[in-house]
Amino acid sequence: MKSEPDCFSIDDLAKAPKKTTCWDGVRNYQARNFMRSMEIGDQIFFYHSSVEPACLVGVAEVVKKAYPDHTALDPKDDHYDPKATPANPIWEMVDIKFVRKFDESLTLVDLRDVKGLEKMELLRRGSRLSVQPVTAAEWKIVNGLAEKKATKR
DNA sequence: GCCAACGTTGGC
DNA sequence: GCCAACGTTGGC
Repeated sequence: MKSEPDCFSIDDLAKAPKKTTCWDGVRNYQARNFMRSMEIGDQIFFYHSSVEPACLVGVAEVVKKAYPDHTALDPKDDHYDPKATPANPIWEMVDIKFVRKFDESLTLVDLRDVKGLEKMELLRRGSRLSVQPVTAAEWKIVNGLAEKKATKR
């Protein structure tokens, strides 16, 4: 899951009440559908976008399954969608909880050219999805890299 | 700040 | 239902 750290960083998540937040504001159907498919206990990588360097910074987990995103119904909210109604909220969100922060963030450069990550959505040219799938194999490789980079420091 | 790559919108 | 125009994302 991507977030601009200026807006909401992994440190914000770690400091949040119960280290938990609702992932509101997603206004892309594909991203929403991925959230709908999430189960409690599913782990996610937390990604900082639009910063130099863009990087994976840690891990969180799903603590609440997809439910309506109320910010879509609020005309005063930045993410207001006039098409959303209480009967058909259209947009949904999940709650995620902080699990850990990597000792060393993994930049896109770190991940590029790693064997087994060739098809990772995050590394795809023009990848803009804010919620995107990670395969079990990719998950394992990335976690391994995070440990390796931390010990190498 | 540039610009490629998207998703969305709306005229037809 | 096509597709051009437009707005946005996000790496660089």
